[in-house]
Amino acid sequence: MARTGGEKRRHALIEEAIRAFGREGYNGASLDQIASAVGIRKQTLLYYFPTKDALLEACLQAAGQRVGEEITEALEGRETYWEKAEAVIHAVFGLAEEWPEFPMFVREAGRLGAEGIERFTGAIEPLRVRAIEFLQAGMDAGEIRKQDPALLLFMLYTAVVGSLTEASVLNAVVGEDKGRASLHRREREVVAFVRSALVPT
Amino acid sequence: MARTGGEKRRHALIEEAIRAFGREGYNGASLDQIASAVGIRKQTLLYYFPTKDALLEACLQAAGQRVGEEITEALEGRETYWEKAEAVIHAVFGLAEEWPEFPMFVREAGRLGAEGIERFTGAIEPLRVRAIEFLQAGMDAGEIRKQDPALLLFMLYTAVVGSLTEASVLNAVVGEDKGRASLHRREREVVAFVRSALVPT
DNA sequence: GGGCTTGTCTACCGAGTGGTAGACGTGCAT
DNA sequence: ATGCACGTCTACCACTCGGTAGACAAGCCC
Repeated sequence: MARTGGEKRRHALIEEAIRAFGREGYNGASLDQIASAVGIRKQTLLYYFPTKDALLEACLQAAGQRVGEEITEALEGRETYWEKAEAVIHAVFGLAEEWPEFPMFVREAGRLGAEGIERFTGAIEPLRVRAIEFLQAGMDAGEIRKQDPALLLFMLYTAVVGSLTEASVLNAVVGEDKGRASLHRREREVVAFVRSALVPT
Repeated sequence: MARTGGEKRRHALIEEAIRAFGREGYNGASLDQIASAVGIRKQTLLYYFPTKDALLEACLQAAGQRVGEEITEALEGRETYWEKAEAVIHAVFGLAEEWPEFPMFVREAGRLGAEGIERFTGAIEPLRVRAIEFLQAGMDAGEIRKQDPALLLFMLYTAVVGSLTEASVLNAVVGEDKGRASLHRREREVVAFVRSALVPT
């Protein structure tokens, strides 16, 4: 009916698809569901993305780009090692607050195998390199405990993503979880946790 | 054809279902697939578990029981704070080594919402209480950095489960991952990470 | 030997999935 | 005015899924 034009539709579909994939998982989400949430029929969605897999790839790329921008922006003007680390964590938590399905989508991307996550990390590759150099420099300067920087980066990733995605576990363990206040408490906890993991002995 | 008897079949089905749910996710795994992997037809599976959901619940309970036994056994005879913590991590990593889909299944359980994970943690409840008391005692004794013990337990959970389930991410970040040697290296890294997170300032 | 429970099967169904074929209308370029 | 690419739709297909109905066979109890 109304021709909303191409690029806007595309963006809306990707955003909704990330929500759906994050909430229901790749297999659990259906094209019908995603399309009608945007107000169009499934066949129109398939006009933009010829297959479900193509839609997923577009989502992965968009997600990578988004998180890349967010982190890059957060890093601007930060000087000390600790300011930088904290800024990144804060940026990711902020993204999760405004877009709760986002971390779940990233985790789902990891579940789908190497091809999937590589599409995502590909858009972040420069950041990854930068992060590893950052950690290595910190170790050389004696500001960070000496260890394998890549594995440390991985541990930091799991700590942040885990504390964002395992909310139901948190609920079962802590007994209370809902709401923004809890998210902020978790952020403080992650920050403290990471800080003490980075500090040299 | 051959009547293999009840309880053994049941166990085999649960074990295979945990594998399938862990690998493909709840939605992605099909009853047909699970049944024929055990050598029977789907309808026979439905004789043991009337619905897919019933099968899932049985898996959750079994998984909880298994991990509970594993940890309880690992804790026997451990005395110091650090021995205990390390023993638990080692036990979980050992379980993951012999049964790679197990951590993935636990994570999937968390994704399915509160009802799911509670079925699982229900079987571990005593251990949870024990762990929190343990952490609290450690803090009181000045052996562990002071903080909210429940949140700390949650952080430990995400660190361990994350480092076991996000293998594809690790691969993308580190560049190499396969094999038993890598799992052991990751275990050492988690142990070091946790240790430094626990140490009081 | 005859019923009864237990286990396994074949056959089938309704719903939902990802994807194809193609009609139709609107606006821009010529 | 006409042609054509773009966007959206209806109709449909092949397939898979979870689940039902019911036949059937083997062991057990009496």
